[in-house]
Amino acid sequence: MTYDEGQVRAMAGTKDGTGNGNGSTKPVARRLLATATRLFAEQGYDRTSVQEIVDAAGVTKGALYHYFGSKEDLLHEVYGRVLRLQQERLDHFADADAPVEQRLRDAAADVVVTTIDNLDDTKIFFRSMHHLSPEKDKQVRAERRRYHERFRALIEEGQRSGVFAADIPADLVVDYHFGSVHHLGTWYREDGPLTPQQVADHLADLLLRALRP
Amino acid sequence: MTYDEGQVRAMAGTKDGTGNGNGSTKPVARRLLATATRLFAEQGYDRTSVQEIVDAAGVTKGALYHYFGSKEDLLHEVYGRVLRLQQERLDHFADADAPVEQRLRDAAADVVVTTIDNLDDTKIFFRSMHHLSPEKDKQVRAERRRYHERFRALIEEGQRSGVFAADIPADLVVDYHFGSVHHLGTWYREDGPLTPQQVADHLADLLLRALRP
DNA sequence: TCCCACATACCGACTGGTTAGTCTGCCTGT
DNA sequence: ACAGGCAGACTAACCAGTCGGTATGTGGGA
Repeated sequence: MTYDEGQVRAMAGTKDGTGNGNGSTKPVARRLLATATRLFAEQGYDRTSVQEIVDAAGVTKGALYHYFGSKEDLLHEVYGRVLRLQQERLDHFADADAPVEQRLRDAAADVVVTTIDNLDDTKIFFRSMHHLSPEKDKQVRAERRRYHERFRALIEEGQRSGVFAADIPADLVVDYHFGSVHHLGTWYREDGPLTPQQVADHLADLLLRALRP
Repeated sequence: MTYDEGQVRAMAGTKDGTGNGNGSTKPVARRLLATATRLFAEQGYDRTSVQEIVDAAGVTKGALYHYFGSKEDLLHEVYGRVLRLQQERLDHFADADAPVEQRLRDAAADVVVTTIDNLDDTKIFFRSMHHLSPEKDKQVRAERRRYHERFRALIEEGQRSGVFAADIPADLVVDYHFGSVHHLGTWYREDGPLTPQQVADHLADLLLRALRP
C-alpha cells in the first residue's frame, strides 16, 4: 500500500495532489494529473482506463499508484482544484467594496471566464460528479453548497436593499445562473465568435437584467 | 443477429423502440426500456450492466437482445423519446396564435415542466450524450440543433419586432435558458418547496425579464 | 573519502473479477 | 411443423489494482 486510509484522506486537503503537503508538485505526478484531466474530459471518467492515462503520460501504473491511491483520487484532485479556485475568486469579488449589484455582476462574470479558462475541469466536474464514492461525494457536495450559499447571500442582500426583484426565490436564481455556467462545457467553442470575456459580460448582463425590480 | 444494420438504423425513427414499426410496444420490450431508463438515471450508463437491467426487469439477456441490438440502442431509444416529445411541444407553442412574448413564455415554461416530468430521461440525456457512437451522436445532435433553432427563431422574431432587447446574440440566450433546464436534473427534488409549474413560471419569468428592452 | 543502509521512484507482469454480446436450444401458440 | 419469444451458459476482452523487483540518490559512520 502506498497510502493508508489516513493519508489518502489527508491528501484531499492538500494543494498538489501528491500528498506530500509541501506544495512542490513532482513533475511526474503533475503530468499524470494533467493527462488524466484531458482524457477524462474527452472520453469521460469510466471510459478512460488507467492504462491509457499512464501510456499518454509516458509512465507506467507503478508510477501512478506511487503518487495516487486510486483512479478515483485523480478525479477527486480535479474537483478539489476547481472548487478551491472558484471559492477563492467568489470570496474575492463578494468581499469587495462596491455596491451589491456591481459585486454580483463581477462575481457572475468571473465564474464564467474562469469556467471557460478551465473548461476541461468543468466538463469533468459536472459530468462525473456521481462517479465519486459516497465519502468523497459528500465532501464535494459540502464545498459546493458553501459556494452556492455565498452566491445566494449576494442576491438576498440585493433583494433586501431593494435593488433586485424580491418576488423570486434567491436559490432559484443561483441555480438559474449556474445552469448556464454548467452548460458552457456543452456549447462553448474556442474558435466560436465570442471571447470568454464577451460571453461572461453577456451572461452577467442577462442575470442582472432578470433581477431588475 | 436480431437486427441487421439497416433495421437498427430504421428503428431510430420508429415510436416504440421495438423496431416492429407498428406502434404496439411488446410488454417485455417496454419494461426493459423503462427499467433501463431508471437505472441509467440512477447510476449512469457505464455503471449499469446489461445483467442488472435484465435482472431488474425480470427477464434474461436473451430477451433484451431479442428486442434491442445493443446496450447503446437502449440509450438511443431514450434520446429519441425525449427529442420527439420536446420538439412536438415546442412546435405546438411556437405555432400558436399569440404575441411572440407569450409564445416564448409558454414554450420556455413548458420545456421546464416537461423536463421535470421526465427527469430521468433528461438526466440521462445530458449526462450520457457523449457515450453514443459517432453515428448516433451525429443524428442526436442534428435533432437537437433543429430544436435549438426553432427556439432561437422565436427570440429573433421578438428582437426584430422590438419587444425583446436586441443587443445580445439570440443563440446565447437560448443556451442561457437551456442551461437552466439542463441543470434541473442536478437540483430539482420532488419533495422540495416548489411544484414543477412554479419552477417553470419562475424560470420563464427570468428569461422574459432578461429580454426586456 | 569510501561505503553501506535505507528510502524514494518507478517498472511491468500478473490476478481476480467484470462485462457486452453470442449461441444453442427449449417452449408455446398457430 | 414452423416461427417468434425467451432462457442461461459461455466467451473473449478488458480493467483496476497488486507485488516483487530494480535503479537512483542520500545521509552517516569508519
